[in-house]
Order: sequence, then structure tokens, then C-alpha cells
Amino acid sequence: MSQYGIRPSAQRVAIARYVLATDQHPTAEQVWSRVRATFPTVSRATVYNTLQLFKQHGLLLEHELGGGSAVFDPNVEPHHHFVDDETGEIRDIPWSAIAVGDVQLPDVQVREYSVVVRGRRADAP
Amino acid sequence: MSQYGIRPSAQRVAIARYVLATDQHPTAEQVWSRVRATFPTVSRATVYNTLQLFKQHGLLLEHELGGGSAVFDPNVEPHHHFVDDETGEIRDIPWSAIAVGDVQLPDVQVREYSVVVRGRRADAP
DNA sequence: CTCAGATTTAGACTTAATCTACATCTGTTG
DNA sequence: CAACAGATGTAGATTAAGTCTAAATCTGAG
Ligand SMILES: [Mn+2]
Ligand SMILES: [Mn+2]
Ligand SMILES: [Zn+2]
Ligand SMILES: [Zn+2]
Repeated sequence: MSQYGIRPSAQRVAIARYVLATDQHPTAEQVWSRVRATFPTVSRATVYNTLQLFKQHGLLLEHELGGGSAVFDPNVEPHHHFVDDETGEIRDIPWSAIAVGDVQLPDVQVREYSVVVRGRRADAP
Repeated sequence: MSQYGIRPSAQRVAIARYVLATDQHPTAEQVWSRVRATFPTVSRATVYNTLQLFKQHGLLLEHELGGGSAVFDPNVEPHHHFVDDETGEIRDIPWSAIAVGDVQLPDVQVREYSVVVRGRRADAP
């Protein structure tokens, strides 16, 4: 973590151990709840501040995909997302799984793009 | 509007006149603010309820694309979106402007998908 | 015209997120 | 080590989007 210019306080390490290792897409409140299980005194403000710090240093992405709260994503490589209509659960889709042609728009400098897919898990066949 | 099974009250007509005709992607608060200019007594609850009603009847889409609040979109045909990093402004991208290959995911019934592009307006050349 | 159901309203409430002011920690310097 | 300044963390207040409630008002079928 210090390799990224972030001083590794105990709180930051506890937050990192959860949020940088998950394959889910937790909200800030979910991160706070999880981290309090092992670090009961950590404050809400520290969790929100640390998530923004990690984001600014490129360790996390923040997405708004519906459900009313932002989610955090330690997978910082380009990829797409599937959002379950019923549960709101978010799953990663590998970049290679969807072919997207050139994204060039007039008068726009594109920073990033991705596909958001919505639907439901299919019933057993 | 009655063709969609919605009783056209004065409030609903005032809301529809703005939100079904705009080419922007206003938030509920922006809709409320705009509608109050011509209908000063309309309540916040009526605006939120009416937007959800229009959405349920297929007159509007609701998107969460960042910025902390949902936006409403009278363009209910499939299309993509560009989000300006600096201003948060949202612009439509025609469906035909981006080629997206097959979107098929294991165990998923896809309801809809689209591309979200982020970046900034290019400076004059 | 009546009145039951539909619609609207003001304001209370909930929740995500941010802010503030103060406390604590930590690394550096003498 | 001791002092201290800057960095970090904390509790609780605050903001803002959105929802809910209970009461008022409207409307059209009979
Ligand atoms: Mn929503
Ligand atoms: Mn919010
Ligand atoms: Zn992801
Ligand atoms: Zn649109």
C-alpha cells in the first residue's frame, strides 16, 4: 500500500484487506459493516475517506449502477458489468466476452467505456 | 397520455409537457423545479410519483449514471450514453453509432444492455 | 348531485454521503 | 528521548435524494 503513496494505518489496512480482495461490489456502508467486524472502532468517516483515497490512487473504481448507492470495485482492469434485476447483485463480465466496435464520438475525448447488461439469472433448463 | 391508461390530471400534464419532451436527462429535483415554474403548487411527492408512474407505463426510463441522483429519459428506444466527466451532462448516443457483438452470458436472461462512455468534450482543434 | 376511489399535498421520515471540530497518532527533529 | 507539526481518525451534525404518511381535494360513475 505504501508503494502507492498511502500511509498504511491500521484502519486503512483493515479496510484494504476486505475491499481490495473481494470479488463483489460492496457499497460504502457494506464495507463499513464488514470492517467493523474485525475493527469495531473504525468510523464511518474513515471508511468513506479511505475508499475515496484508494480510488484516487487507482486501487479502486467507484460505480453507480442503480440501487441508490455507489459501489466499489477492486477490479481496475477494463471489464463490463451485469446487474441482476431482482437482487441488484453485480457481476463482472470479462472484457473479451463482449465485442465492442470503435467508440468514437464527435467532439469527445473518450476516457473509458463499458457495457452494462441488465436481466435476471435464468431458471434451471 | 390516457392512451397509456394514465388519467391526465393537470399536474401530470404539466410534468409530461416538460419531461416527455426534453432531450436532456433531468433529475427528479430538476423536473420539480422546472414544472413549478408553470405550476407553482405542484408538490415534490407528485413529481416523484408521476415520474415512477410514467416509467411503469413505458413513457420514461430511469438511469443512474453517477452524480448521486437518478435521471429520467423520455427516449425509450435502445441507445447508449455519454457522460461528461467535468459537468456530469449526459448525451444520447444513437444505437447504430457503436457496434456491440452478441451479449450472451451463461445462466443469464438479458433484458437490456447499453454502452456507457465517459470522457470530456474535446477542445477546439 | 353524491360519494367512493383516485389524486395531490405538506411535512415527517429514512438513508447515503459529506462536513466539522476536535482528538489521536506518527514520523521527524533537536 | 521529548517536543511538535502534520497526518489521520472520530463522533456527531448536516445535507440532499428519495420515500412515506395522513389528511385534503378532486373527479366521474351512478
Ligand atoms: Mn432509483
Ligand atoms: Mn444521496
Ligand atoms: Zn467490476
Ligand atoms: Zn438517453
